[in-house]
Amino acid sequence: MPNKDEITAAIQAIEPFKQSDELFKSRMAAHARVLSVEKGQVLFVNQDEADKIYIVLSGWVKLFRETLDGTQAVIDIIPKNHMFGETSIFEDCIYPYSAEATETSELISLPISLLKDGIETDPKLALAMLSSMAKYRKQQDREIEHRTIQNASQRIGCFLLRLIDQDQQGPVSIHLPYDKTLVASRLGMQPETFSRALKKLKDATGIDVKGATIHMDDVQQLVRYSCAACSAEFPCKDLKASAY
Amino acid sequence: MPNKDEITAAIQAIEPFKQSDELFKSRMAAHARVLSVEKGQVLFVNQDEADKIYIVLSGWVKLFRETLDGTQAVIDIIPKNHMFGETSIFEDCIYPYSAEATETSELISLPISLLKDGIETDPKLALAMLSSMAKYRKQQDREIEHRTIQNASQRIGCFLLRLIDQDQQGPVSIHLPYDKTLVASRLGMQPETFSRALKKLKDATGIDVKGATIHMDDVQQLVRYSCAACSAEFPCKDLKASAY
DNA sequence: TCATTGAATTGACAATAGTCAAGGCAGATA
DNA sequence: TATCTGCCTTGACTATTGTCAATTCAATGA
Repeated sequence: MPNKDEITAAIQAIEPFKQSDELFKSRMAAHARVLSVEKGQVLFVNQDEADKIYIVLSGWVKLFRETLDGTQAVIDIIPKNHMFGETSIFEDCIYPYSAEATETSELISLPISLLKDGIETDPKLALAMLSSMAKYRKQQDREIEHRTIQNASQRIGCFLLRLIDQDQQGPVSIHLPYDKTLVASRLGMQPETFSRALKKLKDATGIDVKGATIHMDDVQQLVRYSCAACSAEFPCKDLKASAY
Repeated sequence: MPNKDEITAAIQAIEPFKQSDELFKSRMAAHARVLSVEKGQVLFVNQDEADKIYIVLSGWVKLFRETLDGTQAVIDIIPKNHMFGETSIFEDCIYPYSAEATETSELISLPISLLKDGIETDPKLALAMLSSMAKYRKQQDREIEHRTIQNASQRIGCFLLRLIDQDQQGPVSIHLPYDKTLVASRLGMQPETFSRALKKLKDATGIDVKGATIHMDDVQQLVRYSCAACSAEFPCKDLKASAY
């Protein structure tokens, strides 16, 4: 169970809050509620009234939408120290997606009204939110590009590259941040397709796959394979510190 | 050639500028430059220094990225009275995509520095920009959903539905806003796939296709076909007044 | 009216990804 | 250690989309 200091630290860690008013942050901290959730627990569903924002302290939260027959589209997977639920501060005030913990996770929730007030009264915070929205938008644009141009294996390669500390030289080991099934849905493909595409990637680039751990002697091989079908050049600066 | 009044009107028509300071808008108008561009003319390319924002007065502008081998991914197609190029007001200040007129078009360009100043000095404008960014983000999320869940025919149907005045009852006629090839790329498919998928849609829903004009007696038929593979219910409010 | 041009369609085929069913594997539990 | 469970993989097959080449169509201008 996180204490006051950890809550304050978590709020402070959120990109757009970093430079914001201390008073605002302490007010947020005062109203924070800690949540411990089990794997599979649903935090809210698409079209629910949006009254809270969430910060992930540990674990992962999947944002997704689904059709009546249960087919899911994963929008994003939120890692530690990131926020979600803030998309609809304006207008409709309903969540545009559902949120589900993909493993046992700790979260804090904050009244969305506080954030709304903060944005309206502190221009610096509004600018920071705007900047973070713009960043997210770029990421989504890139996502659409990837799904249009890259095939399954290339998307996996690209995903792996984004897990690497990009300044790294020489041999690299990566550990997948979450289940392969979840990675697959994050990349917009079926688990079976993921499995086969990973094997294809292995054959093409000589990476070494052992369970969730992937090792390679030469990152450049992977770069050549995946970044050939991408408009950006490796390393993709703007994706460096992003959510996975 | 548009006159001062038309320029002012165009600036006024941009969603986030509507409620903004009059002085800001007149300063923008004073610095506006009118551009007449031919079909195929490139306004800027991905990674160019972002010093201007653009407003479309007439015609269409395609935003896209491409890989070294020329494969394109269309990010968006900007209609009349919409703005583009504002994605990178912060940080890097480079355009994250290329822009090309898809037919003879009239545009105005404005120094991005003015918008930046405006946002930093007028909190109301910052809020309006934030709101418009959030809206755009939702649209992109929906776009990702569609590409994940819907097949080619369903995406076309969904596109058509968004062209309809959604309150309309009874028989409807639609005219495609631009070339089929461009619609295809907007929906992330090849022209050949578009052609075949449209035919399939026709067989499935009884729509009547004559060139770029599409007629149907019953919108509901199309709704049943396309919206079955979408998390949203028709009419999709949040897409109503959006760019196509 | 004819020729030209680019858009759109069509056919034949290849590549890619999805579906369904059957096992295999590894970590958790008793 | 044995068993259970859920994740992952594999095989066989289907569906969907992409690619390449050949026409067809329609708008345009000489």
